[in-house]
Amino acid sequence: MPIDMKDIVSLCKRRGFIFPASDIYGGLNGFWDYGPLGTELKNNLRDRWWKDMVTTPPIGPDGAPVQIVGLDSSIIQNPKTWVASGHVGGFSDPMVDCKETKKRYRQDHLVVLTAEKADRWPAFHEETEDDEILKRLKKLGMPSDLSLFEKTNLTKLPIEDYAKIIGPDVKEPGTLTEPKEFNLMFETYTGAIQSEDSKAYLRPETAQGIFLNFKNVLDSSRVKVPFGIAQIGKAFRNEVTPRNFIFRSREFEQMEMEWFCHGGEAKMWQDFWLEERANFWKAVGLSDGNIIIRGHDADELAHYAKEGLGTSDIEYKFPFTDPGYGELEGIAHRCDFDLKAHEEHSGQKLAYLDPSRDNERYIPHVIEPAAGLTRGVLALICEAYTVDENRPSGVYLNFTPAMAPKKAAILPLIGKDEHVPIATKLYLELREEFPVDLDIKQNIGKRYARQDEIGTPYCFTIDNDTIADGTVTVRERNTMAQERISLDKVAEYLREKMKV
RNA sequence: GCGGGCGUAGUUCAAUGGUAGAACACUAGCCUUCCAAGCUAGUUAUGCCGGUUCGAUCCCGGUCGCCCGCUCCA
Repeated sequence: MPIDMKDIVSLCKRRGFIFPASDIYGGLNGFWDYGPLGTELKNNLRDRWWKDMVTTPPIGPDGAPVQIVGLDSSIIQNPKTWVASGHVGGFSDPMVDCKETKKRYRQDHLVVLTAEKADRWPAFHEETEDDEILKRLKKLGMPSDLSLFEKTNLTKLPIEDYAKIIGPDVKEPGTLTEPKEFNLMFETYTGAIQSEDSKAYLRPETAQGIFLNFKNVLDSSRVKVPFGIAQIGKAFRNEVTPRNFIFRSREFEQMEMEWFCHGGEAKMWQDFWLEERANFWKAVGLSDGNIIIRGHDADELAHYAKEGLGTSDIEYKFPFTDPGYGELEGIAHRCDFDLKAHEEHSGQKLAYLDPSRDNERYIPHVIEPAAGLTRGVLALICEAYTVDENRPSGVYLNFTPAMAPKKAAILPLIGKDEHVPIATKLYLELREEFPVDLDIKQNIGKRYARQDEIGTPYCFTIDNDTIADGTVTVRERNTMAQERISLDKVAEYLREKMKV
């Protein structure tokens, strides 16, 4: 039975994983807030990534651990950053829409045949051949004589003239909308006075902050190429169409690592990181069958990856993409595009002097595993969501113990007996090490059901036997099976399970 | 951005041009020695703005949000 996203969205809200942002004002398209449990879940995924990248990075192909250092750069950088990176300019072209055909044109790609006396001015794509223009003039019942008209680029015409313009694919004038700016970057202003000079941008990717600090890290951290710089943080894109819950939102969180290496070794490192990253997603609980690795076709490559080895995605089969897949992480070969661009625009030397290669001086190539943290959270939730009509809750979240927001619940079997003090003591002890819940109210079945719904893997129940022989019941979420273990072994038991 | 659908409690759903109901959740109490989310009670809703009307949750317009398709997606 296919999972309905509606059920997941409502569970997320009902249990405090994810809320619509500014909910009491009716929400805001493309923004979401993480509730108490969603925050724990996101932090768990984030911390695991940081550990795998920075604290205990993998063993490299040569048998030695690779070197990766962390960074936390500013969300707002000098706006020249985004000129150099290609984000300003590339996607800020004004577009006009045709109200009739719903087609969209770049304003500067259209030329208009203007004439003082005419009240209908046909527009054409700038590359349209003259003989085709003549044909169309005939169809429109206009004199087929180009000398009567002047070719004017649409950008040169005032908006008042648009009423006279006949769009490239229609017969009547007045269907073109006024030009709209189409920039995916959020704009803001630094300082209290707003002007063009103080315009700045919220970063559309965390990567550039890493490139900006390449030299600083190199000069301060005793790293040698090949090495990596890792960063986790918010990024912002004014998506045309935010869709699919938190999958495409306008504010999201990335986990990016830029791996700097010699151009000749780029292929080896891209293969290496692709495998490492796929293993990561499996380790946090995504099943083999729901993950796919897909190479980008040439025509979908980003501007920075046009040359070189291209990009491979790690994709997940979300309920809303099924039977297809949605991107979770891209492992791109960014070549030396970014450092070179920043060298040109900043005038700073960013080449690396490599003593291990006879002091060869070169701009390192970059392999970039760039993952969506918030997309990862969604994948974890979708993967964990399990319908089970044989249990009171009807559904449970099958998180791995390591990812689960709550690792265990401590439940006194009877709420007002001497079970409560023992449970409280255990709770106080366990919470030093793990996020755990103490739940006293209502009968035991309700409490198990509640924990199932938020994906708590273990419940420890204190009963009369605990008083008699110092044992507690462990109830396992997926199987609902119970076993008894010694009260003083509970912490160790949990510690053991967290490793899985 | 376009087209279509939908907005009633925390969630899932009822109903009505004139007092808005239920289930579950939540809170309190009871009961309970392990799935009994059992019993009792209680809190909580017509997205927002405007129009028509004596009266609008219902009809109309706008707006915001969600879903589906297209478009877009550095």
